[in-house]
Amino acid sequence: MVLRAESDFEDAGKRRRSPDDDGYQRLREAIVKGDLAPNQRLVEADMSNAFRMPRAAVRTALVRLEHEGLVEREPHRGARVRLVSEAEAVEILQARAVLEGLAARAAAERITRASAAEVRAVLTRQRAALNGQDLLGASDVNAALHAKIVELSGHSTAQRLIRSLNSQMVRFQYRTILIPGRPAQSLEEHSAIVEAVASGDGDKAERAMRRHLTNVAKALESSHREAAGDSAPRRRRRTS
Amino acid sequence: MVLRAESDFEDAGKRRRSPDDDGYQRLREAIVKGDLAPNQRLVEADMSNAFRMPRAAVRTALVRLEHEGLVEREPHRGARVRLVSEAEAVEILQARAVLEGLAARAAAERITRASAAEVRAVLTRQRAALNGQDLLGASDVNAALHAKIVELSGHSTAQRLIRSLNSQMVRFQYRTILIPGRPAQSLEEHSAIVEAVASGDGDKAERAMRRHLTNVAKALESSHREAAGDSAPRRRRRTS
DNA sequence: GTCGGCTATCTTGTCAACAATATTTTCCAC
DNA sequence: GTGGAAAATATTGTTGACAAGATAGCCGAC
Repeated sequence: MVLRAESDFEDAGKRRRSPDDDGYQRLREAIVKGDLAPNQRLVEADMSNAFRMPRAAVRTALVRLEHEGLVEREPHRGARVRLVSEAEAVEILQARAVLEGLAARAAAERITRASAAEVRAVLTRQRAALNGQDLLGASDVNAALHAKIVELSGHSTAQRLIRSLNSQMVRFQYRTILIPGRPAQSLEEHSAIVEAVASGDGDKAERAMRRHLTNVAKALESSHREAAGDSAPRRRRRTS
Repeated sequence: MVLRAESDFEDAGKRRRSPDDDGYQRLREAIVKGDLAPNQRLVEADMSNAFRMPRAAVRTALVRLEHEGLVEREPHRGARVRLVSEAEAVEILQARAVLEGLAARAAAERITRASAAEVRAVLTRQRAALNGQDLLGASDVNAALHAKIVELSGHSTAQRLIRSLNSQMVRFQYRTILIPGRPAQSLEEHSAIVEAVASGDGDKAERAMRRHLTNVAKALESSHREAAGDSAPRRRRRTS
């Protein structure tokens, strides 16, 4: 388990954090990371001394996480880790498709020589990882590529929404990358996206990004039909 | 001030509410309605006895509102009503454009005879309002139409995101509808959307919706250039 | 007259105890 | 043995007081 402590996607753009807010980050990470199983009850008192933070902090953290869709809270019955169904995962991917499409367009329209080189560099890293059969690394680079494009878009609203959607997808991070042939196709699609963005073609960039994420959604759907009983290990990587 | 207590957009899909959550709704409404001016400080103690709710409830409400982008909270300095710039409003409209485009497509793809009649009915109401020079009423119907389509899409993820985006747009509700010629054009565009949705043409529906909201964004941008000092009365209606 | 530090005040963040509510268990009637 | 009511338990929601941090005003030095 030599994974990066913080993916560059997580904390980017979230400086200036308040004290209890730090607790929120840790709790969130625990859920995203998978330390807290889906449907597990989150008793405030337990969290409080498990994470060594005041109960009030746990409370506010849970409120935020609820709003973010990571936990479910019922009036007098407490909070539990929310399990997102694969139907919902498909919805999330569809939403990501249009939002990242928007971001890709914006990124293309404000591309510079320097930033074009940056995205291309990320793509090169992905190609290298894939050649080296490093699937986990490739998955990381995937995330980095998407994050880079969103960042270059300068579209803070889209960025905020996409980040929120991403955190709900953790359970499905591995599904798609493990499908035979999928990594290669993903590289293909990414390549098209990067070229469109780097060349400043907004229309093409948006189409390429939408096509890519739509394909991911389809791959997820079909993979679900086969591996109904999911017994995949839960670790912390991003889906592409 | 004979406005509906709750627009059908606000609370739809949010049943089963906890006690303090009710307080959240009231506080939120106060901000959206404009009772709390932008940049106004929201001292927890004051809110507490102004709204007759425990301070803890105010606290959680503020946390949620922050996450929703309606208030800003700095570590030890309290919360204040967030002022969204018109640049940000344009971003929000762009995000809405793609998300509602997705919703429109989904709605078209699962349209039925009954639901087609429903959307058409809303459009008829808008036409009537416009003929009667009822701009405020037309604005309401506008919101109802968008809400209806999102509802018919059955896309809960898109619905959630769109609702969140909408709440941040309150300050700009009136800007566009007051531009000469804009209501008529809006009706035109809505008509195209409704026809595409009702006829089950997903592609066309998405394009029409995106075109419409993109135009709203453009209208907002140009209106800003003219009326730089905004002195419009702040009431609670929705932009189209 | 202005700059720097210091105190005074305001507000949020923390805490511990208590009240309210949902869930589980137990016990009795049938 | 099963059904149902009632107590026991567990957990959230509330309250008030206190601590910590931030801002603003004041005072003195230069």
